[in-house]
Formats: sequence, C-alpha cells, structure tokens
Amino acid sequence: MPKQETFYITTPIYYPSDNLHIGHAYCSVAADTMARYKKQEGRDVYFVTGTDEHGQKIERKAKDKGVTPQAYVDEIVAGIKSLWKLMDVDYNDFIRTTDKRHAECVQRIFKQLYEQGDIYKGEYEGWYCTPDETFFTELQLVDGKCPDCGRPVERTKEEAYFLKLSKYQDWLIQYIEDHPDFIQPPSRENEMLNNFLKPGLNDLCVSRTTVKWGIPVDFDPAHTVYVWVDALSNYISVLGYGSKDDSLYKRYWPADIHLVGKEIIRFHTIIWPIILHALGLPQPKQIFGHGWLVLDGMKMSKSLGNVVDPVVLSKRYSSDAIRYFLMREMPFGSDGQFSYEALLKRINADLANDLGNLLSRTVAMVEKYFGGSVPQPGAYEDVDKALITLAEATPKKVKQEMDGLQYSAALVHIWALIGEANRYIDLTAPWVLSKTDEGKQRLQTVMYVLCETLRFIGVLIAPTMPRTPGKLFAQLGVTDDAVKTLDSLDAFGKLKPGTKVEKGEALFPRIDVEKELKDIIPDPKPAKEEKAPEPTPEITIDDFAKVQLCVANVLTAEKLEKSDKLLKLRLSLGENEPERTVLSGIAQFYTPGEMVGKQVVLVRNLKPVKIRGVLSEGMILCAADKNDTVLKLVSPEAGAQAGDIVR
RNA sequence: CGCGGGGUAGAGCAGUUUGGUAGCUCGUCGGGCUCAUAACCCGGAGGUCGAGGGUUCAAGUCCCUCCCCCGCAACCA
Repeated sequence: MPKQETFYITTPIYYPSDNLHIGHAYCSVAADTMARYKKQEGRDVYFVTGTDEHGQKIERKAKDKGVTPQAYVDEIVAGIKSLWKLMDVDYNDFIRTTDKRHAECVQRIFKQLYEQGDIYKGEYEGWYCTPDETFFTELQLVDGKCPDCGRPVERTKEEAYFLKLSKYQDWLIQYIEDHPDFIQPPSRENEMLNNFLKPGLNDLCVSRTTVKWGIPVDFDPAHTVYVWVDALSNYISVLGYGSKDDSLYKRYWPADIHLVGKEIIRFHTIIWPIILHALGLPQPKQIFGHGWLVLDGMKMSKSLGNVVDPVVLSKRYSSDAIRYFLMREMPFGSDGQFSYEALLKRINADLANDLGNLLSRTVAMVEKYFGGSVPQPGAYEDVDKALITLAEATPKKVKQEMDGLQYSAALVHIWALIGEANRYIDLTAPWVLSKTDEGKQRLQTVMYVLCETLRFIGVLIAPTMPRTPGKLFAQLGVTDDAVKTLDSLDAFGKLKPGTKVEKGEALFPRIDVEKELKDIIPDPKPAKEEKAPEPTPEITIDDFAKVQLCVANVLTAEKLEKSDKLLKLRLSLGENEPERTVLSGIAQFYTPGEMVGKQVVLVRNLKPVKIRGVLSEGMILCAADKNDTVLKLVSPEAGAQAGDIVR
C-alpha cells in the first residue's frame, strides 16, 4: 500500500479584537468542509486554524477594559473555540501567536533572515503621537493630528528592521507566472501582478519599538516583531518548523491550500512566498482568496451595526443548516449576498422540502408497505436504472467540483439527485403499486432504490453537513459503517435488504418565513438612524478663534491628474496676500469651469500638506451630508471681498 | 485612459472559452398526486441578455464606442 497522500489546509488566523462574525465562519466552514471531504477520500488531512493575537489594537482594547492583553485575548479565543465547536469546525490544531512554540519559531525565522541579510536594520519615518506612544503614517492622520486623541503629532524616526522584499520581486513574478494555480481565483493573480509586483515592492517594516504586545526580537529586545512575519509564520510554526520535533512539518508542508479572505490575499501571495523563499522552503501549492458575505450590498462591519452573529444563527437553525447555506449560496471565488430571507428560503426549500421530506416520505412508505423492513429488490426497469445511473455518477461530479473548491456546484449535483429521487416517487407512484399483489412485487424494488439512493445522499452531504447523515442513517436503519464511506458509493446496491427503518424527527423542520423574519430582524433601520451622535465636546470662543477663516476668490481650477476627487485651485486672498494653491476633494460635484470666479471660505492657518506631490495650503469649506452624496460649497453672499475674515 | 470583476424574467444566478430556438433556483399563476415536513410532480406567464454601432445567413456569445455598479489601488486639507 502506497503512503497515504497528505492534505494540509489552513484558514487565516483571525484577529481576536472582537467576537467573530458570519464572514469568519464562512471561511472556517469552507476549510472544514474541504478537510472532511479529503478525509472521506482517504487523504491524510491536517487542518489548522488559530488567532493572531498581537498588536496595538489588542493592547489598547485590553487597556480600555482594564485587563492584560493576554487575559483579553484568552477570553475572546475561548469564544472562538466554542464557536468552532458549535459549528463542527473540526481542526487538528489551533495555533495562537501567543503560544510559546509560535514565538520561538518566529524568533528563529527572524534571526535567520537577519543573519543572511534579508532583514536589515533601518529607520522608519512617521508621525509620532507622544502621549499615545504611537506611530502613524501620513495617511492615518486626521486633520494632521493623532487619529486617536486628536493631539498634534511629531515627525519622528524610529529604528526598525526591514525585510528586503525588493530583492525577491523578480523571482516572485516569475514564480507566479510559472504556477498559474498558485493564486486563485485567477483575477486575483492579475491584481497582484499589476498593482504591486510590477510597479515594484517597497521593503517591509517588520519590527517596532513602540508596540510592546508582540514577540521580542531576541537579539535586540527593544524591538518586537511586527505583524506579518509574526502572523504568516503560523502556518509552519504550528507544524513545529525548526523545533526539536518537526515531524509534522516534514509530513505536511507544503500546504495544499491556504484559504484566505480577499482582503489579505496580498500578504499571502507576496510577503509569505518571499519569506518562505528566503528561508529556502517550498511554496504552498495554492492560495485561494474567497469573497465576502455582503449584507444588503454592504460589507459587514461593526460600525454599521449589520453584523450577523453565527452563534445566534447556529443555535436557532442548527449548524448544519447554516453550513449548507454558506456553502450553497455563494460561488466560492466571488462575493455573495447574505440575507435572512435567502437563508430561510434555502432551509425550507432545499433542506426541509427536498431532502428532509424525501427521507420522511420514504421511511413512512417502508413502514407502511413493508412493516419497516427494507425490501429485497427485483429486476431494475428503465425508470430505476435512470435514477441508479445518476446516483452512481454523482460522486464523480462532486469530486470534480470539490477539487476546484466549487462547493456550491458540488451541492447542486447532490441536490439534482435528491430532486430526481422525489420525481421518481411520482413516476413510480408507490401508493398505486401497493394496491395489487403484482404491484407489491414491483414496489419492493422501488422502495429499495429509494433507500439506497438516500444512503448515497447521506454519504455525499457529510462533509458539508456533519450531523445530518447520522440522523438520516438512523432513520434508514443503516448501522454498518462500511456503507457510510465514499468508497462504498462505487456501486449501487450495498444497502442490505432487511434493514429496519425507523421514522424519527424531521431532519429540518419547516420554518414560517414571514413570522420568523419578524422575530429575528428587530427593526434594523432605527438602530442605524437613531444611533446617538458622538457627543462633541463643547469649545470656547477662544478655541474657535484658533481657526482663521477668510474669503477667497477662485482664480483658476483644474482637475488633478490621476485623481477622481481632487481639484487643484488657485486662490486669491486679496491684494496684500500671496496667492495660494489648495487641493479640494470636490471634483465629483464641481467642474473646474464652475469653480473659477466663485468665492469660497478658506481655512487659512491650516498646516500645509503635500498631497499627490502638490502642496495644499489650506482647506475650503463645504456642506455635505454624512455619506458625502451631496456636497455644496460654502460661499459668502454677494459683496464680500477676498481676504475678509469669516467669524 | 491605474488594475480587475460585473450589468441576463420580480429577486439571486448560470450560459459568453468552441456564435445557431435564452436556462436554473426562489417567487407567481394553473393543474396533478395523496406516500410525505400544506411537502412532492407537471405545466404556464414573465427577459428588446446595460446603451449604441459593426462583423455574420445567424450575436447574450466576436469587434468598436459609451454608460452604470462593485472590489483593489490611490485619494477625499
């Protein structure tokens, strides 16, 4: 017997700053379903998930809550683990970046990269907020101030280590082009090549001195390892790479699939391959970027208050139903819509009506016509053969789709079989057959074919719905594990006649959709609208006086190249003042032609900032709604002069 | 002209590679059946396939132009 082929699959390690939402569950369920499927196929599977627990955000959240960062993440991680248990996400190992084994591994990797010159010490330049002890990039600043506390920031340099991404970019471009399956779906590959690799990579800052909650650089303890080297290494640290016992690493690496959300595919297809290559390690076979679950066309996020809690759903409708919905409803590579209505309709139509009812009516008929004992089939007729042929063909179709991570298409094939079985009952009309002796003979075959088809279905749905097959087999009276395997679907007819069926509870009870929708969606609109506006602290007139506003005339206006929203304005502040250039994000509301000659209100003492290479010396005032869908310039009434003070 | 994805029946999608009567699920209307979880089966209605132009005997599918939506990037002083 040849050595069992291995299969190593991972999810991202999630950031435990809050409880997880249905989008995380989506990814984990997909990984788990694939792991279960590969196990069914007889592969030696290793499936890993975990949490990425370091960093400033967690440090701060813990501080707010008055607990240590470790205590903070411990609590959230416990919740995550119980979620996976609830949803039958059956991982082999759960890696936490705060694990000792992980920290040691990261330190070894960091040191090796440093010693061989792929990591070097340099300076990181940014804006520093002293009270918060935090660095920000230019982009993170709000009005040139600290985005967290609003206080002024200083331009500062920090000593930091950098990873030489630039050194490997040509190699990586070549590697990606030589391995078309490496990045999936293919649209992502183009995105990476065109947006990041071909323009050239910047070296990556991989350490911080200001973030304490992280893995120390062992040869320079003032530094902690900064996010990506830490997080990405989990995929091999969990296998014991570089440790005394690296047997798992030897057995399972390289990974067959890193399943990731599309938002982090960039790090997995650029930074991670370069780290591995620099370490002299083989590349994962595939990185698959799945889409997002979107709610009413919007990304799910806490701030919008539209988060869907997988715990609530799983408890209310069973995790199998949720798993089925997640895998069935969206094509795996692209975004999918989540709505309660779609969920409930799926549960009713596919699970209750098609699958549950098929089992229910079949078992009821075996009980009614044959005293609960699966009858011995006679010769197969054409109508039987049609269903049998489909049943026997389905595992192959499923395999083909699963190998391409097309979960939804795989389920469609299984449900086609369920549909045919329901139709078969109508075609054969058992209730008519039962009325004559001759018919009863024939009915034996019909009922056997149905029971055996259900056995096929039970086996095929198991990776997606781990709990349902047990219930199904219990009602069908199948106890022999040998006929619950994927192998046992190689031929129709392995179910033993004489098996005792027993009607049980409905697999999936029907849901009253309208009533349920009322119950579960507690008026989502008000929550959004009535959300109390952030209380704005009162200011004194002296505070206001700090802002110097004045009237300015627009002399010229032009659209800034390569920018959607920016207009470059030349302003006059009156005869005694020099003209100024100001950039304003109003291009979608005003054309350059409209702007010329208008009077606007300028914040004249705003610190100038360079945007897209152009120095902007101030900011003009506009009125806009919350979402910037409407935007109107603020202008004085006719008669004002350029340079007039606004107060 | 930054890169990419998309615009097909009321909703959600497939079909576009290899042009040839426009398909699936849900919903809706009608019929059948009575084994079953008011479930199941059959049938109907509903689409100028984003707009315009072109190639062709024939275009959702190929070519050109344009519009709109989404993601990434950039950016909103």
